[in-house]
Amino acid sequence: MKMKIQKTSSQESNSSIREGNFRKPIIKKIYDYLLDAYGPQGWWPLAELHTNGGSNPTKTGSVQGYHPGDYTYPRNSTQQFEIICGALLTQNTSWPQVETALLNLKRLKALYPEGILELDPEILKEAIKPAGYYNQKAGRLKILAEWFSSLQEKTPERSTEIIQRIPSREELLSLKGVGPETADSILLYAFKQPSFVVDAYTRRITANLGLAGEKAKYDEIKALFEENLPDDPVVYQEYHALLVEHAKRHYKKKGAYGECPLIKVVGI
DNA sequence: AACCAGGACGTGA
DNA sequence: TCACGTCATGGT
Repeated sequence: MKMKIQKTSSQESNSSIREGNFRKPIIKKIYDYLLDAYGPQGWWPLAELHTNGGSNPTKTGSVQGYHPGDYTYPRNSTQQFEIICGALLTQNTSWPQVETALLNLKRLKALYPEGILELDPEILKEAIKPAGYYNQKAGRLKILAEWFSSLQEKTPERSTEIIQRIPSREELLSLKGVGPETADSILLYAFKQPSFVVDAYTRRITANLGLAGEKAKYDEIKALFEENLPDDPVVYQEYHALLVEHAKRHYKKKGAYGECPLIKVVGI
């Protein structure tokens, strides 16, 4: 395995940052703007936090389970596992569809590692069907369930105890179906590790603002944020969620990115 | 009625 | 390394 000297993001793509901004990095300015504009987003949503007694089985897109300003989740291993499942299911899929899939699993009382493993493959596929790619995702959910079980075995008290053993990013990436974004989502939201999540929205925004090239690699964009933020998982969690919210509002239509209010914040 | 969603993987240049 | 096809449902 050869090691390449890789350019830091500041050498690479921060030419748009003027000297006048050095006291407060542009990355931090953007965060402050977004937080002020939208407020805490309450990620990662947990289906478990749905309070209406399950009387709503067919309605899609209810989109509950957010907990804005409360960073005490996940509180047990079951919630950790739900986040991990959601991270996989949401790949290239909108959250309301994932929510439906998770609620289906919950209705089957199978939203925990052993439950997923013991589910008949066809039943599992049917349950997660609304989230798309159900053939692939069913198999990959079982892989995650088995992996998480092995992680859980090493935890003394079991069950409701939160998992203490933090997996490495490489360990996560070695699981089939877990790529860079999913691995970082799991680290950040299921294990509260300061690993910044880069998604398609993040790419669009940084590219549009001239903070990163169109063809910037995942790890470059990740480093751009991590090098300019406090090493705080809460900030990482909030920032990623805010970028998603912002993109949903201003980066929906291609070519209309010029109206993004962040352009004034960045000052380009 | 195309196009996109909180991507990842396998393949062949 | 990198571009491209594949996987699939549901909302706009």
